[in-house]
Parts: sequence; structure tokens; C-alpha cells
Amino acid sequence: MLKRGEVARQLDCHIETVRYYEGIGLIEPPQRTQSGHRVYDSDDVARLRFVLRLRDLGFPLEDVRALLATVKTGDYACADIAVIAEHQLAEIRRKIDDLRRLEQTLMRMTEQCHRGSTPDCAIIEALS
Amino acid sequence: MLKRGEVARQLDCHIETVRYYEGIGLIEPPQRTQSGHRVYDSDDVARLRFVLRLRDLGFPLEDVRALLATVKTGDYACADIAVIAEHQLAEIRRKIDDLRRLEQTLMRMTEQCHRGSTPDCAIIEALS
DNA sequence: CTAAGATCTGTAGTCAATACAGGTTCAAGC
DNA sequence: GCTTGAACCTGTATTGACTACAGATCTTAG
Repeated sequence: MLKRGEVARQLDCHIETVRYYEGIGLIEPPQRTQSGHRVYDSDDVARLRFVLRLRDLGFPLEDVRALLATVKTGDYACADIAVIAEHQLAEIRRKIDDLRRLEQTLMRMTEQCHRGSTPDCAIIEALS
Repeated sequence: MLKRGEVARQLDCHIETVRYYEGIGLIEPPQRTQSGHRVYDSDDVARLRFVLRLRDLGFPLEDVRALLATVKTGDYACADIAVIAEHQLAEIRRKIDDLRRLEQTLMRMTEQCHRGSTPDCAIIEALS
């Protein structure tokens, strides 16, 4: 049985994030001590870890919510989960492509810069 | 002399973005017609285009603001600009690396999925 | 017993827009 | 000249995923 701060430390997330996820209904409210402090059992911690893993993989929280609901019912096919994961994979690849194009553009720009001490700058030129 | 909607169309940005950038002081307020409609001259449009280019290269608006201020004074060295651009380049590369790691993880996960019609899923396993 | 630290609540702020409501003004067609 | 619909005006609310704060209560170590 852990308190909020200990959970956050164990899972390496911000303490406020735990409360936030409870607030938006992403995780169930845990039990409380008589004085009102939250106490998390190992199942609570496991569910939160699941959420944080998906978050770290870049899934929007709404997708996480949907996945949690699906998994909870047990009424899902492995293939359905694969579809969601592959959608996310495609999204990540799209972002990588975007960033690589930006990288190329910025590289070309900085390569042209003579790094002088005067204000005539190839980078500014390229932007204007 | 263009109105807000025409500017947005020309620069392919959301019409509200133009007003937003004025609101946060990123671009100067343009002139107005007697009835209060904004009218943008070609300099206004050029400055907005400059901002949008930087934005599209992933620069945070605060960096754009700083760059605009620097360029405006004329009191800058080309080398200073290169430093800022290379900082941004490093940031983009960091993001690409992050995303590539996510890609690898997700790929490994989806590869292990047998795509069956039962709820025993390697992806869920990997996350739990 | 006391003082520091952890937790509680609710709310405001972040970034970069986007959306909306409710009101003018403009431009085209009749 | 009149009407109608698009474009514009303002201010405010919402988004996503938190983060930060204020002011109160609770726990724990010395």
C-alpha cells in the first residue's frame, strides 16, 4: 500500500499526474485512509504503469482510455489491439518523416551561413 | 493591401492565427480601415510569412519573438543566428531519436502479435 | 510537542492555437 | 436603394496534457 508520492517515485512520474489521471477518469479512484489520503494497492499501481507506458509510447490519453475500456471488458480480439498499435506506429513514422524534412531544411540553411560578425545572414535571407 | 482572410489564404494559415499573433504581440497591429477592418501591406505580409516559416520549422513562438527582436535592431551577427538555428537543429534531432526508439518498441510489439481472435494479446502482455 | 514534510482541495496558468457567440460591415445582385 | 450572405469585429471558452500554486490538514522524525 503506497501513497501518492511513493507511487510517483516508483513509476517515475510527476506526483500531480497521478491525481490528474484520476480527475479525468483515466484511472479509478483508489482507497483512502480515514483521514482522506489516497492509498494505492499493487493493482492500482499496475494499471497506472500500463497508462504511463502507453503515454510514453505517444498514445493520446483518449486512446489509452479506449484501450483500457476494451481490455477491461475482456471482449476484444488480439487483432483489434494490433490495429490500434499499428495506427500509432504509422503516426509515429509520419512524425519522424516530418521532422526529417525539417532537419534537412535547417541543415541546408545553417550550412550556407558564413558565421560572420556582420548582420548579413544567409539564414535570415532564406526566411525572408 | 489585403484583409485578414486574404492574408490567411495567401500564406495558407488559419485566419484566427493572424489575430492571435497580433494579440500576443508577435506581429505589429496593422492599419485599420475607418470601419475598423485590419488591412495588411506587403511588409506586414512578409513579416507574418517570416513568423510562419519559423513556426513551421518547429521553433517555439518565444524563439521567434526573440529572433524578430534581434533582426529588427539589426544589431546581430550572422554567427548568433547560426547558433540559434543549430540549437533548433539539435532539438529536432533529439525528437527524431526519441520517435525512432518508440518506433522500434512498437514494431517489436506488433511483430509478436499473432493477430488472433482471442483476447490473449502479446501487445497487452508487453504493456502489463 | 513541535516542526518539517507530505498530502488534501480547488483553481489558474502553460503553449499554440481553435471555436464560438453575438454583433458590424462589405460586396454583389436585383 | 435594398437585401442577403460572406467576411469581419470583439471577447471569451475550449483543447491536451499537464504543471503550479494557495491555503488547509495530516503524518512523521526528533
